Amino acid sequence: MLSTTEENYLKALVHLSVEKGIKDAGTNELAGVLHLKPATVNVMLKKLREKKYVTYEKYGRITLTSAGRKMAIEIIRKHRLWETFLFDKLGFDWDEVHEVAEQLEHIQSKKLIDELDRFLGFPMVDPHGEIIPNAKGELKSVPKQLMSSVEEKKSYVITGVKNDETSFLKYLEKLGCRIGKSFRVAGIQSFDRSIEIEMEGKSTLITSEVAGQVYVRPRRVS
Amino acid sequence: MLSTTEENYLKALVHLSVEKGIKDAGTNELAGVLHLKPATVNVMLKKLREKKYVTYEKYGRITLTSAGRKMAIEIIRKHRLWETFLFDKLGFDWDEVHEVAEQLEHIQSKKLIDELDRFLGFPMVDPHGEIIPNAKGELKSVPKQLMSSVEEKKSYVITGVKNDETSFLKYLEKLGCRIGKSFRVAGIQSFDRSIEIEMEGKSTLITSEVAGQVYVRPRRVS
DNA sequence: ATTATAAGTTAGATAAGTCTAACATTCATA
DNA sequence: TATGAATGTTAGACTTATCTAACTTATAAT
Repeated sequence: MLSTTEENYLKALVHLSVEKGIKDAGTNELAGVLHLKPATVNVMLKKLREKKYVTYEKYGRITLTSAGRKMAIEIIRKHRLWETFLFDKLGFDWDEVHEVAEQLEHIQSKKLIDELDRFLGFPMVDPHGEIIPNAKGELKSVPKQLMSSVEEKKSYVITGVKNDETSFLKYLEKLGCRIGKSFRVAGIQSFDRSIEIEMEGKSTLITSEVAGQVYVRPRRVS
Repeated sequence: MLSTTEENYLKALVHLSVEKGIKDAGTNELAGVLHLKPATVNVMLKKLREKKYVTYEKYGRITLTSAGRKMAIEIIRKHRLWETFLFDKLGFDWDEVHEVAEQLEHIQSKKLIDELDRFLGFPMVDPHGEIIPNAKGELKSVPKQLMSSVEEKKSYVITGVKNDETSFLKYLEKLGCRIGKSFRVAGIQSFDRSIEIEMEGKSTLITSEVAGQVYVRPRRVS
């Protein structure tokens, strides 16, 4: 059984790798996301290595082992199921769920989480649009949807791009469109199929050419 | 904000006082219910006294202050609401809820517990028949019911006695009837209104005279 | 009233997880 | 390729909560 602290380290490693797009991490990076000092992380890393949850060598990079990854995904599953519970059943706002789920994710009970999953109707995505791993730790892929097929007034999360030419990505960056960003469809122009989206309070126009190159998934809102 | 450990000490003090019927406790008693050593408890007691949650003097008895009692009741409220959630919504068995609720009761979020209360329909008793304190920390009294008015096949908890003569209490003790004990009504004889109850696997006959002196409340069962 | 036993206390040790300060290594680039 | 900045490591200290072993006080029974 892992301590809450150990669980947080493993989870942070997955989040780092997802955000950075690489599978390994450094002591300073990890310390940064955990809001701890590098010296502290260094000590814990030796412990996690001892327990076979990470591999790393002195002055080297940190990588999760498959056991470590499995544990981390289990914690992420719990986090996202609790977020869904808070949002769907208890009427929490989208931005309030994370903090409480950070605590709930460490409750130890297999039955609890499996029954919660069932109670919620085996949801595939959490209120932020993030995919919820299933009980086997698989990230079932949610059907791919292009931004060009969104509906007015609904909310989505950007999940990927079809085209990864630098110039295109730079343009997306300029528009503020990054993986993980959420937006709401304010309107769609019928004559050119351009889409007006609201993202972080700003309104942006997306042409149909761009929308056809960006993947999204629905996000639940209150 | 109290640590999980501190919360457990306060909660244990309330439970001890309820079970013993007295308001104070000793170091050894407290160590016993917490499964810790007296020396450990002694150290923590100084800390809780410092924080004004208990009063006690060297070699004296331990008493909760009103602040300490308030905190403890809040934790008990959380524990019982979570038990109700697990039982009513997630299909846990009566005997499975306690262990998980021990973990859930330490989650810190006022909104969480108030919304949970609402989601559950402001229940008055938990699956064990224990009264759930309300958000103000009041123990609303559940309507008194005599054992003589129970219904067949239903389950109840013994909550008190109308008569507290020693001889009567000794007799109850012999029957295994103590406050907090749960039983199921196996059958009621119509000609003498005697009640056959099942308690801890054993079947016992209760006369209508005895049943008229014992208070009970309904317990929920699966 | 004395004394054995039960209850309570103290001191010092241990483990987990954190910190600071000092030191070591790696890497980018001038 | 030498070197300064960024990154990583170590040692030692601190806090919380626990323990054991030794000691002190209270209590109950002869």
